[in-house]
Amino acid sequence: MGLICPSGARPRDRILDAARDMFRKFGIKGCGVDAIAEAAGTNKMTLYRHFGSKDELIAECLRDQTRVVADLWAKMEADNPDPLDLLKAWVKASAMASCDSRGCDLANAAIELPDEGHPARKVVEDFKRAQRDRLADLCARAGARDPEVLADTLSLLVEGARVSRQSVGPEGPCQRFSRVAEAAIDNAVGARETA
Amino acid sequence: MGLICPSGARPRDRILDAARDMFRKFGIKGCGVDAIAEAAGTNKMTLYRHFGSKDELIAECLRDQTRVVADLWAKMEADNPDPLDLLKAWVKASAMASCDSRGCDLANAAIELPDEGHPARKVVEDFKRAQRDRLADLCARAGARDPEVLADTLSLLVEGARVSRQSVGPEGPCQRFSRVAEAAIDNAVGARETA
DNA sequence: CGCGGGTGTTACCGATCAGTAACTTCCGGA
DNA sequence: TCCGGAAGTTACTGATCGGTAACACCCGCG
Repeated sequence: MGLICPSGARPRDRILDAARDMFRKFGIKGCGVDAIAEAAGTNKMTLYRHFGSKDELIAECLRDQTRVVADLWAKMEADNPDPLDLLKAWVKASAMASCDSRGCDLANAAIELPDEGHPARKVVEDFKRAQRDRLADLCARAGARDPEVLADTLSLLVEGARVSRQSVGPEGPCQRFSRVAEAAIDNAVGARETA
Repeated sequence: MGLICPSGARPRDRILDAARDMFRKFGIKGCGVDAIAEAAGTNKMTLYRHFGSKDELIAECLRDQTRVVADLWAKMEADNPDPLDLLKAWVKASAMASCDSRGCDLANAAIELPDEGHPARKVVEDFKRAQRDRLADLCARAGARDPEVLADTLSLLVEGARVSRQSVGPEGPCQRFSRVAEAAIDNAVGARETA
């Protein structure tokens, strides 16, 4: 039928790509390993030889996604030497990512896999924690009055925008994410001398 | 084994309660109708006689949840005649709900059921839209300078708090939801004369 | 040339899935 | 008392699930 991906060279990479796509389209619990293997242009055996189980494949998929985000950060940092510029570039990038109809793969996985012992849960928690700390550090360098509070505010806003996009659609509250986030930044940074 | 619920009288209500509990514990896709019926102290046939399918059971579960929220609103409105008090009471209630380890059932369902045609999706979208409009109306009555923006801000924050609680845990950004939300309200309402 | 590792293929396992049929049992109301 | 509807019970369907065994294949490297 419709095999998606002859792109990547190695089967392992194709499986990872196909799994990411299908998890987004149908949800993690919504697609079986057989369908993933077929979409990757390979078979179930090869999938199980590279990843020991579906749960491990899920975890590895998310780890792969964290690498994508890390690369995006590196690129943004290279393009924006000024911390405040970088912070606003992050807002812009997050707004674009929130236009995506399926939000954050990591957060979605946490919702879809309630079992705290699932290998994917640790990946999600570590990533989200690191992301928030990185944001707090950036807020501090950008001169925010209370960087911790600003970082949490922005974290909540972006997380909310992504989930709101999925439940209400693009016309809902998420369309004002950029505006609200930038206002929060301006408010926190502009008031740095008044404290 | 462990049947959960001899509480409600009618089987229909017991099934609804059991389904809600199990969906929260294991995720919607994570539990089968047989297990739900057993947890409700009944059987699969009775379940299928009341709800035509699992998908319809899911949708009815969420409809039931919207009624719970509506009751909560009615109670809060009765207790808080002043709009600004009501708005802050809503923040308080939302903060407590965000302590819940599994967030908002409606939003979770939207994430777990990517198929736009699923009967549950309409329930979620209608509810979230109505919730935002109600909030915007309340913000206007509370004297916010820009009620639409404040309503969207609060919507994003509460949605973000609930999903963040699930991915990072209770020590993450969600612990500052109350503080940030109240600051947003004070900022929007306090500045109503300056515009 | 031959060898070995990565890959493909097929068939299978037991479990579970959503959903249905046929029959019995119980209870309340007339 | 009897009747009817709601509920319980058992057994079943066909599909799909995650995961595995056995074997054929192909290609690069020595």
